[in-house]
Amino acid sequence: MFQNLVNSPLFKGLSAEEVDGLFLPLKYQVKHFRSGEMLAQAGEEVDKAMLLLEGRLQGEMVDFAGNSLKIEEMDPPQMVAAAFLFGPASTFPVFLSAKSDGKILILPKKEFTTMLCLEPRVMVNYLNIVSGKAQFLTGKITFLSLKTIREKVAYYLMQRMRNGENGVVSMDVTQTSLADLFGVTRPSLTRTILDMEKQGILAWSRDSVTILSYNTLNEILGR
Amino acid sequence: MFQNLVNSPLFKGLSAEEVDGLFLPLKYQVKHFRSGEMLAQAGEEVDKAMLLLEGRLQGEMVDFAGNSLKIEEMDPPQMVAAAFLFGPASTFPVFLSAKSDGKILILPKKEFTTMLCLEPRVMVNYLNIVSGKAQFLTGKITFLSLKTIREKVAYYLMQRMRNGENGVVSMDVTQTSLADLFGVTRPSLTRTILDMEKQGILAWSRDSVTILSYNTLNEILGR
DNA sequence: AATTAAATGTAACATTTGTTACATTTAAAA
DNA sequence: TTTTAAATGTAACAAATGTTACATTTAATT
Repeated sequence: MFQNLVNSPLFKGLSAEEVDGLFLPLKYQVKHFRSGEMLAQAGEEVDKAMLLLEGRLQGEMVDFAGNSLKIEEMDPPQMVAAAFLFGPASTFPVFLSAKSDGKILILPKKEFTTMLCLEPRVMVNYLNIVSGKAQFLTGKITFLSLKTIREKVAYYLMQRMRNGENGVVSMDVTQTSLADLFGVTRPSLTRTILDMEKQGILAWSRDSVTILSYNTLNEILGR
Repeated sequence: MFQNLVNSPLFKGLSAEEVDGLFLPLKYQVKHFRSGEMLAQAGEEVDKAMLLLEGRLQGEMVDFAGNSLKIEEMDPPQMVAAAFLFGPASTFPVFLSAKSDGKILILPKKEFTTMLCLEPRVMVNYLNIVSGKAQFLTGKITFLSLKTIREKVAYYLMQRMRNGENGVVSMDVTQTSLADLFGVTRPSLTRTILDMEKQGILAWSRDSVTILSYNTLNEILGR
Protein backbone atom coordinates (compact mmCIF):
# COMPACT_ATOMS: atom_id res chain seq x y z
CA MET A 1 0.00 0.00 0.00
CA PHE A 2 2.62 2.54 1.06
CA GLN A 3 5.77 0.96 -0.27
CA ASN A 4 7.56 4.24 0.21
CA LEU A 5 7.02 4.23 3.94
CA VAL A 6 8.89 0.97 4.43
CA ASN A 7 12.08 2.85 3.67
CA SER A 8 11.24 5.61 6.10
CA PRO A 9 13.29 5.82 9.31
CA LEU A 10 10.03 5.68 11.20
CA PHE A 11 9.28 2.16 9.95
CA LYS A 12 12.81 0.87 9.92
CA GLY A 13 12.93 -2.84 10.69
CA LEU A 14 9.34 -3.48 9.64
CA SER A 15 8.24 -5.35 6.55
CA ALA A 16 5.85 -3.91 4.01
CA GLU A 17 3.13 -6.22 5.32
CA GLU A 18 3.70 -5.10 8.89
CA VAL A 19 3.45 -1.46 7.88
CA ASP A 20 0.24 -2.07 5.98
CA GLY A 21 -1.15 -4.01 8.92
CA LEU A 22 -0.25 -1.17 11.24
CA PHE A 23 -2.32 1.31 9.25
CA LEU A 24 -5.38 -0.94 9.01
CA PRO A 25 -7.03 0.20 12.25
CA LEU A 26 -5.98 3.84 11.81
CA LYS A 27 -7.74 6.83 10.33
CA TYR A 28 -5.57 8.72 7.90
CA GLN A 29 -5.75 10.79 4.75
CA VAL A 30 -3.48 11.45 1.80
CA LYS A 31 -3.10 15.02 0.57
CA HIS A 32 -1.58 16.13 -2.72
CA PHE A 33 0.35 19.37 -2.99
CA ARG A 34 1.86 21.45 -5.75
CA SER A 35 5.28 22.98 -6.16
CA GLY A 36 5.61 26.28 -4.35
CA GLU A 37 2.60 25.63 -2.17
CA MET A 38 2.93 26.76 1.45
CA LEU A 39 2.11 23.76 3.64
CA ALA A 40 2.48 25.33 7.04
CA GLN A 41 3.21 28.71 8.54
CA ALA A 42 5.60 29.13 11.43
CA GLY A 43 3.53 29.35 14.60
CA GLU A 44 0.67 27.26 13.27
CA GLU A 45 -0.41 24.43 15.56
CA VAL A 46 0.82 20.92 14.85
CA ASP A 47 -1.92 18.42 15.66
CA LYS A 48 -1.34 15.92 12.88
CA ALA A 49 1.58 13.71 11.96
CA MET A 50 2.66 14.41 8.40
CA LEU A 51 4.52 11.75 6.48
CA LEU A 52 6.04 12.90 3.21
CA LEU A 53 5.35 10.23 0.58
CA GLU A 54 6.43 11.97 -2.61
CA GLY A 55 7.98 15.29 -3.60
CA ARG A 56 10.44 17.61 -1.94
CA LEU A 57 9.77 19.98 0.91
CA GLN A 58 11.77 22.81 2.38
CA GLY A 59 11.60 24.08 5.93
CA GLU A 60 13.00 27.52 6.31
CA MET A 61 13.28 29.50 9.44
CA VAL A 62 12.82 33.20 8.98
CA ASP A 63 14.22 35.38 11.70
CA PHE A 64 12.85 38.77 12.61
CA ALA A 65 15.25 40.50 10.28
CA GLY A 66 13.71 38.60 7.40
CA ASN A 67 16.87 36.69 6.64
CA SER A 68 16.03 33.15 5.77
CA LEU A 69 18.31 30.79 7.60
CA LYS A 70 17.82 27.52 5.80
CA ILE A 71 17.51 24.65 8.21
CA GLU A 72 16.81 21.61 6.09
CA GLU A 73 15.29 20.16 2.99
CA MET A 74 13.33 16.98 3.04
CA ASP A 75 13.08 14.06 0.70
CA PRO A 76 10.56 11.24 1.01
CA PRO A 77 9.87 9.09 2.80
CA GLN A 78 10.18 11.07 5.98
CA MET A 79 8.13 12.52 8.76
CA VAL A 80 7.63 16.28 8.75
CA ALA A 81 8.19 18.39 11.85
CA ALA A 82 8.62 15.22 13.86
CA ALA A 83 9.89 17.06 16.91
CA PHE A 84 6.89 19.36 17.04
CA LEU A 85 3.97 16.94 17.29
CA PHE A 86 4.50 16.55 21.02
CA GLY A 87 5.90 18.98 23.55
CA PRO A 88 4.54 22.09 25.26
CA ALA A 89 4.59 24.38 22.22
CA SER A 90 3.41 22.14 19.43
CA THR A 91 3.67 24.77 16.75
CA PHE A 92 5.59 24.80 13.51
CA PRO A 93 9.03 26.32 13.95
CA VAL A 94 9.54 26.88 10.25
CA PHE A 95 7.75 27.90 7.13
CA LEU A 96 7.10 24.72 5.26
CA SER A 97 6.83 24.94 1.51
CA ALA A 98 6.86 22.50 -1.39
CA LYS A 99 9.78 22.49 -3.77
CA SER A 100 7.96 20.13 -6.12
CA ASP A 101 4.62 18.41 -6.57
CA GLY A 102 4.03 15.53 -4.21
CA LYS A 103 1.82 14.03 -1.53
CA ILE A 104 1.76 13.56 2.22
CA LEU A 105 0.00 11.12 4.51
CA ILE A 106 -1.78 12.83 7.37
CA LEU A 107 -2.45 11.08 10.66
CA PRO A 108 -4.19 12.81 13.58
CA LYS A 109 -2.04 12.99 16.69
CA LYS A 110 -4.28 10.59 18.57
CA GLU A 111 -3.97 7.99 15.82
CA PHE A 112 -0.24 8.47 15.73
CA THR A 113 0.02 7.88 19.47
CA THR A 114 -2.03 4.72 19.08
CA MET A 115 0.37 3.53 16.42
CA LEU A 116 3.36 4.06 18.71
CA CYS A 117 1.71 1.98 21.43
CA LEU A 118 0.80 -0.77 18.98
CA GLU A 119 4.33 -1.20 17.68
CA PRO A 120 7.30 -0.69 20.02
CA ARG A 121 9.72 -0.74 17.11
CA VAL A 122 8.04 2.30 15.61
CA MET A 123 8.11 3.94 19.01
CA VAL A 124 11.86 3.43 19.31
CA ASN A 125 12.32 4.64 15.75
CA TYR A 126 10.32 7.75 16.52
CA LEU A 127 12.37 8.37 19.65
CA ASN A 128 15.51 8.06 17.56
CA ILE A 129 14.17 10.60 15.09
CA VAL A 130 13.10 13.18 17.66
CA SER A 131 16.25 12.72 19.72
CA GLY A 132 18.25 13.02 16.53
CA LYS A 133 16.62 16.37 15.86
CA ALA A 134 17.53 17.60 19.31
CA GLN A 135 21.10 16.44 18.74
CA PHE A 136 21.23 18.10 15.34
CA LEU A 137 20.06 21.35 16.88
CA THR A 138 22.66 21.04 19.61
CA GLY A 139 25.30 20.82 16.89
CA LYS A 140 23.83 23.86 15.18
CA ILE A 141 24.08 25.75 18.43
CA THR A 142 27.70 24.75 18.88
CA PHE A 143 28.37 26.19 15.47
CA LEU A 144 26.33 29.35 15.97
CA SER A 145 28.17 30.07 19.21
CA LEU A 146 31.47 30.29 17.39
CA LYS A 147 32.18 33.99 17.21
CA THR A 148 34.76 34.69 14.55
CA ILE A 149 34.81 33.60 10.93
CA ARG A 150 38.20 32.01 11.57
CA GLU A 151 36.64 29.78 14.19
CA LYS A 152 33.84 28.81 11.86
CA VAL A 153 36.24 27.90 9.09
CA ALA A 154 38.41 25.91 11.50
CA TYR A 155 35.41 24.11 12.96
CA TYR A 156 33.95 23.36 9.55
CA LEU A 157 37.21 21.88 8.28
CA MET A 158 37.70 19.81 11.42
CA GLN A 159 34.23 18.38 10.98
CA ARG A 160 34.96 17.47 7.38
CA MET A 161 38.26 15.76 8.13
CA ARG A 162 37.41 12.50 9.88
CA ASN A 163 38.68 9.86 7.51
CA GLY A 164 42.42 9.63 7.43
CA GLU A 165 42.48 11.73 4.29
CA ASN A 166 45.87 13.14 5.07
CA GLY A 167 44.86 16.71 5.57
CA VAL A 168 42.83 17.06 2.40
CA VAL A 169 39.18 18.02 2.60
CA SER A 170 37.18 17.78 -0.59
CA MET A 171 35.00 20.84 -1.18
CA ASP A 172 31.64 20.36 -2.84
CA VAL A 173 30.35 23.83 -2.04
CA THR A 174 31.45 27.25 -3.23
CA GLN A 175 32.75 29.96 -0.94
CA THR A 176 29.60 31.87 -1.80
CA SER A 177 27.27 29.23 -0.43
CA LEU A 178 29.62 28.55 2.45
CA ALA A 179 29.40 32.20 3.43
CA ASP A 180 25.63 31.83 3.34
CA LEU A 181 25.83 28.74 5.53
CA PHE A 182 28.06 30.54 7.99
CA GLY A 183 25.78 33.55 8.07
CA VAL A 184 28.54 35.94 7.01
CA THR A 185 29.18 37.95 3.87
CA ARG A 186 31.13 36.43 1.05
CA PRO A 187 33.94 39.02 0.89
CA SER A 188 34.51 38.60 4.61
CA LEU A 189 34.79 34.84 4.26
CA THR A 190 37.15 35.16 1.31
CA ARG A 191 39.29 37.62 3.23
CA THR A 192 39.54 35.26 6.17
CA ILE A 193 40.42 32.32 3.94
CA LEU A 194 43.12 34.33 2.18
CA ASP A 195 44.52 35.44 5.53
CA MET A 196 44.70 31.86 6.68
CA GLU A 197 46.44 30.92 3.46
CA LYS A 198 48.98 33.71 3.88
CA GLN A 199 49.64 32.41 7.38
CA GLY A 200 50.35 28.97 5.99
CA ILE A 201 47.45 27.31 7.78
CA LEU A 202 45.77 25.91 4.70
CA ALA A 203 45.61 25.89 0.92
CA TRP A 204 42.18 26.45 -0.56
CA SER A 205 41.49 25.40 -4.14
CA ARG A 206 38.19 25.06 -5.95
CA ASP A 207 37.55 21.46 -5.16
CA SER A 208 39.62 20.79 -2.10
CA VAL A 209 41.28 22.30 0.92
CA THR A 210 44.62 21.11 2.20
CA ILE A 211 45.27 21.61 5.87
CA LEU A 212 48.88 22.59 6.38
CA SER A 213 48.87 23.30 10.10
CA TYR A 214 46.60 21.12 12.11
CA ASN A 215 48.00 22.67 15.26
CA THR A 216 47.00 26.18 14.33
CA LEU A 217 43.45 25.05 13.57
CA ASN A 218 43.25 23.53 17.01
CA GLU A 219 44.65 26.66 18.58
CA ILE A 220 41.97 28.73 16.86
CA LEU A 221 39.38 26.49 18.46
CA GLY A 222 41.08 26.87 21.85
CA ARG A 223 43.13 23.65 21.59
CA MET B 1 9.31 4.19 47.29
CA PHE B 2 10.31 7.09 45.06
CA GLN B 3 7.88 9.76 46.15
CA ASN B 4 9.98 12.34 44.37
CA LEU B 5 9.45 10.74 41.01
CA VAL B 6 5.68 11.13 41.15
CA ASN B 7 6.18 14.85 40.67
CA SER B 8 8.51 14.35 37.74
CA PRO B 9 7.24 15.31 34.28
CA LEU B 10 8.08 11.78 33.18
CA PHE B 11 5.50 10.28 35.53
CA LYS B 12 2.90 12.98 35.26
CA GLY B 13 -0.59 11.57 35.62
CA LEU B 14 0.51 8.47 37.48
CA SER B 15 -0.10 7.73 41.15
CA ALA B 16 2.67 6.85 43.57
CA GLU B 17 1.48 3.26 43.54
CA GLU B 18 1.54 3.10 39.78
CA VAL B 19 5.09 4.44 39.69
CA ASP B 20 6.24 1.92 42.29
CA GLY B 21 4.52 -0.86 40.37
CA LEU B 22 6.21 0.26 37.19
CA PHE B 23 9.65 -0.14 38.71
CA LEU B 24 8.96 -3.56 40.19
CA PRO B 25 10.01 -5.61 37.14
CA LEU B 26 12.89 -3.26 36.28
CA LYS B 27 16.57 -3.38 37.14
CA TYR B 28 17.83 -0.06 38.42
CA GLN B 29 20.36 1.42 40.79
CA VAL B 30 20.61 4.54 42.91
CA LYS B 31 23.86 6.47 42.94
CA HIS B 32 24.88 9.16 45.38
CA PHE B 33 27.03 12.08 44.30
CA ARG B 34 28.81 14.96 45.99
CA SER B 35 28.85 18.67 45.25
CA GLY B 36 31.30 19.57 42.52
CA GLU B 37 31.52 16.01 41.25
CA MET B 38 31.67 15.62 37.46
CA LEU B 39 28.92 13.22 36.48
CA ALA B 40 29.51 13.06 32.75
CA GLN B 41 31.93 14.45 30.21
CA ALA B 42 30.76 15.87 26.94
CA GLY B 43 31.16 13.18 24.31
CA GLU B 44 30.74 10.30 26.71
CA GLU B 45 28.22 7.69 25.61
CA VAL B 46 24.73 7.77 27.07
CA ASP B 47 23.46 4.24 27.59
CA LYS B 48 21.54 4.70 30.81
CA ALA B 49 18.56 6.82 31.76
CA MET B 50 19.43 9.07 34.67
CA LEU B 51 16.67 10.38 36.88
CA LEU B 52 17.71 13.09 39.31
CA LEU B 53 16.15 12.34 42.70
CA GLU B 54 17.88 14.83 44.97
CA GLY B 55 20.39 17.65 44.59
CA ARG B 56 21.10 20.14 41.90
CA LEU B 57 22.94 19.54 38.63
CA GLN B 58 24.36 21.87 36.05
CA GLY B 59 24.87 21.09 32.41
CA GLU B 60 27.28 23.42 30.79
CA MET B 61 28.32 23.41 27.23
CA VAL B 62 31.92 24.40 26.71
CA ASP B 63 32.73 25.61 23.25
CA PHE B 64 36.13 25.20 21.70
CA ALA B 65 37.19 28.63 22.84
CA GLY B 66 36.70 27.49 26.41
CA ASN B 67 33.89 29.91 27.06
CA SER B 68 31.22 28.23 29.07
CA LEU B 69 27.84 28.92 27.62
CA LYS B 70 25.48 27.89 30.34
CA ILE B 71 22.54 25.95 28.99
CA GLU B 72 20.52 24.90 31.98
CA GLU B 73 20.45 23.91 35.59
CA MET B 74 18.41 21.02 36.84
CA ASP B 75 16.35 20.50 39.94
CA PRO B 76 14.82 17.20 40.97
CA PRO B 77 12.84 15.30 40.07
CA GLN B 78 13.84 15.34 36.46
CA MET B 79 15.43 13.18 33.82
CA VAL B 80 19.00 14.04 32.83
CA ALA B 81 20.04 14.36 29.19
CA ALA B 82 16.63 13.06 28.17
CA ALA B 83 17.16 13.92 24.53
CA PHE B 84 20.41 11.99 24.31
CA LEU B 85 19.41 8.50 25.35
CA PHE B 86 18.11 7.74 21.88
CA GLY B 87 19.22 9.05 18.52
CA PRO B 88 22.21 8.41 16.28
CA ALA B 89 24.82 10.15 18.42
CA SER B 90 23.85 9.15 21.93
CA THR B 91 26.62 11.09 23.61
CA PHE B 92 26.49 13.76 26.26
CA PRO B 93 26.33 17.23 24.72
CA VAL B 94 27.35 18.97 27.93
CA PHE B 95 29.60 18.63 30.90
CA LEU B 96 27.39 17.50 33.72
CA SER B 97 28.46 18.45 37.21
CA ALA B 98 26.83 18.50 40.63
CA LYS B 99 26.09 21.80 42.31
CA SER B 100 25.20 20.05 45.57
CA ASP B 101 25.14 16.61 47.12
CA GLY B 102 22.36 14.38 45.87
CA LYS B 103 21.39 11.12 44.24
CA ILE B 104 20.23 9.81 40.90
CA LEU B 105 18.35 6.73 39.80
CA ILE B 106 20.05 4.88 36.96
CA LEU B 107 18.12 2.71 34.53
CA PRO B 108 19.81 0.89 31.64
CA LYS B 109 18.48 1.96 28.26
CA LYS B 110 16.88 -1.42 27.64
CA GLU B 111 14.99 -1.25 30.90
CA PHE B 112 13.90 2.29 30.13
CA THR B 113 12.53 1.18 26.76
CA THR B 114 10.65 -1.62 28.46
CA MET B 115 9.11 0.89 30.82
CA LEU B 116 7.91 3.07 27.95
CA CYS B 117 6.20 0.08 26.36
CA LEU B 118 4.60 -0.95 29.63
CA GLU B 119 3.04 2.42 30.27
CA PRO B 120 1.81 4.56 27.36
CA ARG B 121 1.33 7.56 29.62
CA VAL B 122 5.02 7.55 30.45
CA MET B 123 5.80 7.18 26.76
CA VAL B 124 3.74 10.25 25.91
CA ASN B 125 5.33 12.13 28.80
CA TYR B 126 8.76 11.22 27.54
CA LEU B 127 7.87 12.32 24.04
CA ASN B 128 6.71 15.63 25.47
CA ILE B 129 10.01 16.03 27.29
CA VAL B 130 12.23 15.22 24.33
CA SER B 131 10.14 17.27 21.92
CA GLY B 132 10.20 20.09 24.43
CA LYS B 133 14.00 20.00 24.40
CA ALA B 134 14.04 20.22 20.62
CA GLN B 135 11.66 23.15 20.82
CA PHE B 136 13.76 24.85 23.48
CA LEU B 137 16.83 24.47 21.32
CA THR B 138 14.98 25.90 18.35
CA GLY B 139 14.26 28.97 20.44
CA LYS B 140 17.90 29.18 21.46
CA ILE B 141 18.87 29.10 17.81
CA THR B 142 16.47 31.89 16.99
CA PHE B 143 18.20 33.96 19.64
CA LEU B 144 21.72 33.02 18.62
CA SER B 145 21.02 33.94 15.02
CA LEU B 146 20.29 37.53 16.01
CA LYS B 147 23.37 39.43 14.92
CA THR B 148 23.53 42.75 16.70
CA ILE B 149 23.31 43.49 20.41
CA ARG B 150 20.43 45.84 19.65
CA GLU B 151 18.50 42.95 18.17
CA LYS B 152 19.21 40.78 21.18
CA VAL B 153 18.03 43.45 23.58
CA ALA B 154 14.90 44.06 21.53
CA TYR B 155 14.14 40.35 21.26
CA TYR B 156 14.75 39.78 24.94
CA LEU B 157 12.43 42.59 25.97
CA MET B 158 9.72 41.45 23.57
CA GLN B 159 9.87 37.98 25.05
CA ARG B 160 9.55 39.38 28.55
CA MET B 161 6.56 41.57 27.76
CA ARG B 162 3.56 39.32 27.26
CA ASN B 163 1.19 40.25 30.06
CA GLY B 164 -0.46 43.60 29.56
CA GLU B 165 2.10 45.20 31.81
CA ASN B 166 1.87 48.48 29.99
CA GLY B 167 5.39 48.58 28.64
CA VAL B 168 7.16 47.77 31.89
CA VAL B 169 9.40 44.72 32.08
CA SER B 170 10.65 43.75 35.50
CA MET B 171 14.35 42.96 35.54
CA ASP B 172 15.59 40.27 37.85
CA VAL B 173 19.05 40.00 36.32
CA THR B 174 21.92 42.45 36.20
CA GLN B 175 23.36 43.86 33.00
CA THR B 176 26.47 41.89 33.82
CA SER B 177 24.74 38.53 33.77
CA LEU B 178 22.59 39.60 30.85
CA ALA B 179 25.75 40.31 28.87
CA ASP B 180 26.91 36.83 29.77
CA LEU B 181 23.61 35.36 28.63
CA PHE B 182 23.84 37.26 25.36
CA GLY B 183 27.40 36.15 24.81
CA VAL B 184 28.69 39.72 24.56
CA THR B 185 30.89 41.86 26.77
CA ARG B 186 29.37 43.92 29.50
CA PRO B 187 30.63 47.35 28.32
CA SER B 188 29.23 46.65 24.87
CA LEU B 189 25.83 45.79 26.26
CA THR B 190 25.82 48.87 28.48
CA ARG B 191 26.79 51.04 25.53
CA THR B 192 23.95 49.65 23.46
CA ILE B 193 21.44 50.15 26.26
CA LEU B 194 22.55 53.73 26.79
CA ASP B 195 22.30 54.39 23.07
CA MET B 196 18.77 53.06 23.06
CA GLU B 197 17.93 55.24 26.02
CA LYS B 198 19.34 58.34 24.30
CA GLN B 199 17.19 57.50 21.30
CA GLY B 200 14.12 57.41 23.51
CA ILE B 201 13.38 53.74 22.88
CA LEU B 202 13.44 52.65 26.51
CA ALA B 203 14.29 53.59 30.06
CA TRP B 204 16.43 51.10 31.93
CA SER B 205 16.51 51.15 35.73
CA ARG B 206 17.90 48.59 38.13
CA ASP B 207 14.75 46.61 38.61
CA SER B 208 12.68 47.37 35.56
CA VAL B 209 12.76 48.50 31.96
CA THR B 210 10.13 50.75 30.49
CA ILE B 211 9.55 50.45 26.79
CA LEU B 212 8.89 53.88 25.34
CA SER B 213 8.76 53.04 21.66
CA TYR B 214 7.27 49.72 20.85
CA ASN B 215 7.44 50.56 17.17
CA THR B 216 11.18 51.07 17.18
CA LEU B 217 11.71 47.73 18.90
CA ASN B 218 9.70 46.07 16.18
CA GLU B 219 11.63 47.89 13.50
CA ILE B 220 14.90 46.65 15.00
CA LEU B 221 13.55 43.13 14.66
CA GLY B 222 12.51 43.77 11.05
CA ARG B 223 8.89 44.58 11.91
C1' DA C 1 27.45 55.45 59.69
C1' DA C 2 31.29 53.66 57.59
C1' DT C 3 33.17 50.21 54.77
C1' DT C 4 33.22 47.11 51.20
C1' DA C 5 31.92 44.82 47.10
C1' DA C 6 29.20 44.73 43.16
C1' DA C 7 27.06 46.94 39.41
C1' DT C 8 27.02 50.43 36.13
C1' DG C 9 28.81 54.50 33.33
C1' DT C 10 32.39 56.06 30.33
C1' DA C 11 36.13 56.52 27.05
C1' DA C 12 40.08 55.56 23.86
C1' DC C 13 41.56 52.36 20.93
C1' DA C 14 41.98 47.70 18.48
C1' DT C 15 39.79 44.15 15.97
C1' DT C 16 36.44 42.05 13.27
C1' DT C 17 33.00 42.14 10.06
C1' DG C 18 29.91 44.40 6.82
C1' DT C 19 29.30 47.31 2.60
C1' DT C 20 30.17 48.47 -1.85
C1' DA C 21 32.27 48.28 -6.00
C1' DC C 22 35.02 46.49 -9.34
C1' DA C 23 38.70 43.34 -11.34
C1' DT C 24 39.96 38.79 -12.42
C1' DT C 25 39.53 34.03 -12.97
C1' DT C 26 37.07 29.82 -13.94
C1' DA C 27 33.47 26.96 -15.67
C1' DA C 28 29.52 26.33 -18.49
C1' DA C 29 26.76 27.32 -22.52
C1' DA C 30 26.06 28.77 -27.13
C1' DT D 1 35.88 28.98 -29.93
C1' DT D 2 33.44 32.60 -28.24
C1' DT D 3 30.34 34.18 -25.08
C1' DT D 4 28.31 34.38 -20.81
C1' DA D 5 27.57 33.71 -16.09
C1' DA D 6 29.29 32.41 -11.84
C1' DA D 7 32.89 32.34 -8.58
C1' DT D 8 36.68 34.43 -6.54
C1' DG D 9 40.19 38.19 -5.46
C1' DT D 10 40.78 42.83 -3.86
C1' DA D 11 40.35 47.29 -1.69
C1' DA D 12 38.60 51.47 0.79
C1' DC D 13 35.69 52.61 4.09
C1' DA D 14 31.84 52.20 7.65
C1' DA D 15 29.80 49.98 11.51
C1' DA D 16 29.74 47.02 15.37
C1' DT D 17 31.89 44.91 19.00
C1' DG D 18 35.81 43.74 21.94
C1' DT D 19 39.54 45.30 25.16
C1' DT D 20 41.16 47.74 28.81
C1' DA D 21 41.05 50.76 32.34
C1' DC D 22 39.05 53.66 35.41
C1' DA D 23 35.20 56.54 37.56
C1' DT D 24 30.87 56.52 39.69
C1' DT D 25 26.91 54.76 41.70
C1' DT D 26 24.26 51.47 44.33
C1' DA D 27 23.52 47.80 47.53
C1' DA D 28 25.09 44.96 51.14
C1' DT D 29 27.83 44.29 55.26
C1' DT D 30 30.08 45.43 59.42
